[in-house]
Amino acid sequence: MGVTKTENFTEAQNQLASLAKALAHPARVAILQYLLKQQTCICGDLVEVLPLAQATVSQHLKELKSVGLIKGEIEGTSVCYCINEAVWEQAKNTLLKLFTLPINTKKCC
Amino acid sequence: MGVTKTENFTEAQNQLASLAKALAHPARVAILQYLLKQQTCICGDLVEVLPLAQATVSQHLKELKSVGLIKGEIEGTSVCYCINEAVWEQAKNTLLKLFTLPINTKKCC
DNA sequence: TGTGTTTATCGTAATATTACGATGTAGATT
DNA sequence: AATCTACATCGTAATATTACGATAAACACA
Repeated sequence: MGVTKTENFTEAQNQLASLAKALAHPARVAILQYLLKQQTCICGDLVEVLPLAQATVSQHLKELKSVGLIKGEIEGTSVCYCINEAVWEQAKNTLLKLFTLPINTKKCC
Repeated sequence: MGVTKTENFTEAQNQLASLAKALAHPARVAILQYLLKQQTCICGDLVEVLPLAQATVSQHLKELKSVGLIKGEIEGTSVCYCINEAVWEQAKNTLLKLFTLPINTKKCC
């Protein structure tokens, strides 16, 4: 079916999954890394940096924007994209919460 | 096209993306949380815990296994799945590395 | 006003993912 | 051996993702 049964999982599980989904493409990882590194951040740069067409980059930006990890402000003709620091911190904590859960020692393996 | 141009991104970017992809479904998040919490870990439990058919659960387990986050050992008739702690730690560090990158203060937004 | 520049959106093709019933397989049990 | 149990795999349908050319929209500038 290709449709995730979100309604049968917890809010937290769905949230973590959609955050992970946003990171689940190398282009989006690259975009985030670039935005973290750069001081100015204009979309045009990204099209030059990434091995993808302009339309595709725009699509990836849209996805990152929809989960809130980045925000874009119109700056004359171009758009200034940057990390949304609040959401970024929140995302970090969400992931950390999963990875710092205690691992019970298993009886079997 | 639906096919990711992995060859144009760095090894690290692709690795992070495929790790994230493994986490990008609430069922897989739920599986990991369950495995972290449980001391014994038999697949049959998961089918009862998750709101999904056995075939679907098996499919999700396969994906988690393929990125190495979990490992399964045959234990008589059933299979003992558990977190692969080494890979788990590595995954944690991979993600942390992204999220602890310094955020440059932006000139624009 | 007309023309370029920059980014978003549309349309669409190729491929991937999600889900499940049916079936296969392997060890356990009678 | 026949059967049960537990899990994997196959086949398939529905839907989502990825990518890009074409086009639209918004602003800048001559």
